[in-house]
Amino acid sequence: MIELARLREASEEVIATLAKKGFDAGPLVEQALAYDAERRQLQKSLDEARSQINQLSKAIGEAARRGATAEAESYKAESTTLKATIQQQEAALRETEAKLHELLIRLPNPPHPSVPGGRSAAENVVVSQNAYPLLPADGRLPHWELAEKRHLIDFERGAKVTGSGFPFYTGDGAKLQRALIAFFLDEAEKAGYLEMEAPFLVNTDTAFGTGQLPDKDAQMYYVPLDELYLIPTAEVPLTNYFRGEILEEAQLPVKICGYSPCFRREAGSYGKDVRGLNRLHQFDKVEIVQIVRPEVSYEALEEMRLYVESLVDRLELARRTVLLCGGDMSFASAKTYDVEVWSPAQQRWLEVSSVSNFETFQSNRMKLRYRRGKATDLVHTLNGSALALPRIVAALLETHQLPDGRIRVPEVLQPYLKKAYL
RNA sequence: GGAGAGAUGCCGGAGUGGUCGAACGGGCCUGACUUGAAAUCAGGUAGCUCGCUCCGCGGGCUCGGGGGUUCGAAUCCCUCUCUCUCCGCCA
Repeated sequence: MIELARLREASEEVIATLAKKGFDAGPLVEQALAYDAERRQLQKSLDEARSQINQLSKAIGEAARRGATAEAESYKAESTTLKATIQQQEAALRETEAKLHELLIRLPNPPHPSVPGGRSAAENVVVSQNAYPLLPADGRLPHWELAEKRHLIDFERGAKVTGSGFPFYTGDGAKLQRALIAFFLDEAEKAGYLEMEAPFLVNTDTAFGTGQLPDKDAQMYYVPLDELYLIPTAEVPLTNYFRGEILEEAQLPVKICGYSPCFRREAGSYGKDVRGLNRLHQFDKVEIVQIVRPEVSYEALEEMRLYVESLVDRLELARRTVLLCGGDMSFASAKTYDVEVWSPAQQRWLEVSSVSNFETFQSNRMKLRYRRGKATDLVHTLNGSALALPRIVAALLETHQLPDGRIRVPEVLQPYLKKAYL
């Protein structure tokens, strides 16, 4: 959610910047500023009326002590009249504030100046790529066939037990999941992130705080009886950890990480996109989150990007990183890198991580601030997948399969799996 | 799930209808004293918001959240959330 002050002081700039996301903010901004002006006027006259009533109340108390009953009664009458006005103004103010809020939450986060223009993924910019070759398909089995054949994943029974997109991982398949999670968490800890295990269900305030609500509610599983959402990513509970708090400057940067299953309804997905592990309703992921001072958030973004890249590289997978263009970015992000791995059998790139700086978009929703001298200021929040498992597994199986059908385990995972081949 | 108790500022803890944004203690900050420190003394120490003659001043709101009663609520009523104790259930 954009800061009101920024909107007031630089509305033209905000509109121009949002055009990069393909969003026409003009009418919305104009309307918001009008409500803001109205709100302030209402606030002012309401405050004045309240001030009067406060003074009257004091006078009543004082008169009553003196025994000046008639005087007190006349004040009371005055106060009662005033109160009716106040109630009217309060209602008007509430209404205006609600309308303003409605508009503000519909405004996407303006992208950072370094974000390229563009309408779709085709216009994303490749910023780095590692040296591993983009293997040809040749005789390689796609991961869904290989995984069934080697009894690593059981898609069919998952579909029976729950539904499509909820696979069982069996035997070494399950162990591979555990190995990857442990590897990712261990590395994150070495990189300075505090490990947390977060709740996997969250309330509506939390879902609003990181921007899942209101616009992405169809993406989340919901438990109506308890009004809780299954998390689509650990970003949600982790970033909300300090929601509503004022942090001391010395506490920053906050660096936390956590493993969680991720639940996504993925309504409307179909075809080759959802084949095998390409898109699931439940998957495992390790997430990293940083909460930092605004001045250093873009340094933090680069640090996180490099860290995520190093993880993929050590799994010996062909990898590239793209900087998302304005049109391909999410509503909440100011700048996003996607890290992708090469799927030889599918002959295409699979996104395994998204690393984003949200600047104050989330912190303003969450009212997460830090003390800067005498004042307080909103922090910047960032997060990144480090990493999401299914597509890593897909690339791993397809990349490291041997002609004899076995799958070579990348060196860094061998200590976890205690074997060199699956 | 049932019964009861509670939620106050950075922390502890008073306050049961008026001058309470909140006694008192602790912590922290500033100043004085001191060669320095300790001790002592004095002062200060929340957030949000509106306005102005805007390194300051004034107004409003906030005593877990929301609503109500009242001229006036931290104090009374309703409701929600959370914590604690006992019972039940369970990993």
